[in-house]
Amino acid sequence: MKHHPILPKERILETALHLFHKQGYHATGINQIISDAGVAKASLYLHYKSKEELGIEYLNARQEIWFAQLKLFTDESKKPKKKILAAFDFLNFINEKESFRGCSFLNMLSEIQSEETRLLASIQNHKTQLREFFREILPEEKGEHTDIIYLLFESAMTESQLFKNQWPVEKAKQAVADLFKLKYIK
Amino acid sequence: MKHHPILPKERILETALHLFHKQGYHATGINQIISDAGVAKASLYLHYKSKEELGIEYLNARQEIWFAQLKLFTDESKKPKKKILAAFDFLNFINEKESFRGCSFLNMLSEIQSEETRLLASIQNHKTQLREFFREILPEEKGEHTDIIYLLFESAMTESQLFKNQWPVEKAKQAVADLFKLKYIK
DNA sequence: TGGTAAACGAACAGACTTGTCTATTTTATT
DNA sequence: AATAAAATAGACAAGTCTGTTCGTTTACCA
Repeated sequence: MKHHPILPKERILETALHLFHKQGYHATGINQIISDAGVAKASLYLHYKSKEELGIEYLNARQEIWFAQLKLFTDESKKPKKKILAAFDFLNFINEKESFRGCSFLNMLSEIQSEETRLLASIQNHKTQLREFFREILPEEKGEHTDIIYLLFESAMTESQLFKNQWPVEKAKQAVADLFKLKYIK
Repeated sequence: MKHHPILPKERILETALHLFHKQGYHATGINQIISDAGVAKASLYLHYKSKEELGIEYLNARQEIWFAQLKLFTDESKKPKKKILAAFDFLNFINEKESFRGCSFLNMLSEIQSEETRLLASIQNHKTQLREFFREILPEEKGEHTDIIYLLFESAMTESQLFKNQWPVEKAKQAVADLFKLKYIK
């Protein structure tokens, strides 16, 4: 295409990123995606063989974008404690930016059936990486209680989506800070 | 009805409780509900004016059933600490029983649009009650850190659904037990 | 036993779903 | 300038969705 700065395949993915996250996977139809992307239906099925395939590409793309943004926050500091607290600031930021729509992956998880193993695998993969992200920040031999950070981080995301409010992020962040002071996390 | 032990209205709700929870709200159609319930479509719309209305009744019913089961576990003990740890045993139990399908309310949350305010209100109401349930177990003047229990409880539910495994429940329970020992919670 | 209400099966409306196909135009490359 | 690939619009298939409206049958109660 000459007159469009972005290729159809990329426009489709951009639109899917926006609509799947905002409206949900089931609530978003192929027809809305192609009309919003300004693309022919045949073009969508040329690049993605099914809606599920597009769903998987959506999760893969989201994984990249989400982690890149998280790292913009955590890379500001060198100390483990500061890095981890910065992760909660990121949640604060993304809640504002995306109007408390919560986690793309957990939202997808609620919608899929047990047969859709490829989607589940993408979701599990993302969360495993997040869990390891926290684990790697802390000194190896002292990481026995790092999963509590992961668990508090996850509920901060879900509960702020639920209450459309930042208080769960603030509470979780404060709790993690307290656990550092108590040396439960080191 | 004479030959059916349960009334149509109740059969519809029973079926909705099962299918909405197992498959999700959008993935479950009215037609499957009426055929599984063995009820005419006209009967469904006689008792419930829309699918959304049935969805609200589903959440209301789930609220009753879920809390009743939770209390079966927590009422076994009198001490606050034991009561709270028993709540995590309940999670363990319901995960087995329902094959890691997670929280009905959070699953619904992921599916609804921001316009569906009645459904959102039902979900918020349930979670507010759960939050207060934990708060009321602990002595009034010492409840400053009880929300960490709520947050860990919530992520235990979500993460065990995600990984189809009980480890998040065990980790969260252990963390809460540790926080009691550290007197972060009293 | 007659009347009222509930439940029934089944058709129907109208809009929506994913996905396929065709015939045509545009774009990029050689 | 010619050729091959990409993208287009739009019709179409076959099925699903929610919700309404029939006329009929069943059940309960006075």
